[in-house]
Amino acid sequence: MVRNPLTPEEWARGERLGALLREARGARSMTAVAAAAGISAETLRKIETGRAPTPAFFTIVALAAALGLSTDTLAAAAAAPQEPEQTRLSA
Amino acid sequence: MVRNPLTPEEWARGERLGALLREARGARSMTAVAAAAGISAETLRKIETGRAPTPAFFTIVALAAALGLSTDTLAAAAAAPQEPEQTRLSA
DNA sequence: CATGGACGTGATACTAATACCGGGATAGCA
DNA sequence: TGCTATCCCGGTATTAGTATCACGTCCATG
Repeated sequence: MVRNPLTPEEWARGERLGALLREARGARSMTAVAAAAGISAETLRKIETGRAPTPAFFTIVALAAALGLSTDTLAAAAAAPQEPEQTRLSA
Repeated sequence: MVRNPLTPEEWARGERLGALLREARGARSMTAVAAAAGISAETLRKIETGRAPTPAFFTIVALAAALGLSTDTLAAAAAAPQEPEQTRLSA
């Protein structure tokens, strides 16, 4: 194979990431946030709606900076949908 | 235009990111770290050598996790080549 | 009602990321 | 010398990210 198509899990992860970003954007307009992050509004829309599930690293970094978020928080929250604080570390 | 080719600055930023990752890898083998992060060794080498200047967000997240790094640290260090602690926040 | 802004979707275009294959160079060791 | 491991580089193939255009909808305002 030359490249793995994205798995359903990766798509779901992208949707969670997009939902987090949308939530963090709050009432601010898509256009304004996209401009602040230095990306196009369409790209931001695709990321927020989950249609771009694995964006570039620095795109998310710029977006997180524009929204006042931590990339670590974003990554952890997007990767762990259920309990980010506990994550079933029992056994 | 349909898409901006990467600027020299973006390439330089990618090289800094790669250098940071390589430094964090230390003596561990490329293959082992790539396997731990769930990516191919070729991809890791491309990122480390700067030939993949804008990797996917979750690729860097997995790599940072495998190396015990913070994505915030990585992003800040890669974005600010000179003084990550100061970064000319004056004026 | 008309106008404009913000959001959404679809299509289109082009570059980049990822992965696999092969070859080569270096270093350590039997 | 031969073997192995690691790193590097080239090419190739396919998917994905980013950007633009066009159209439609909703809502607020004139």
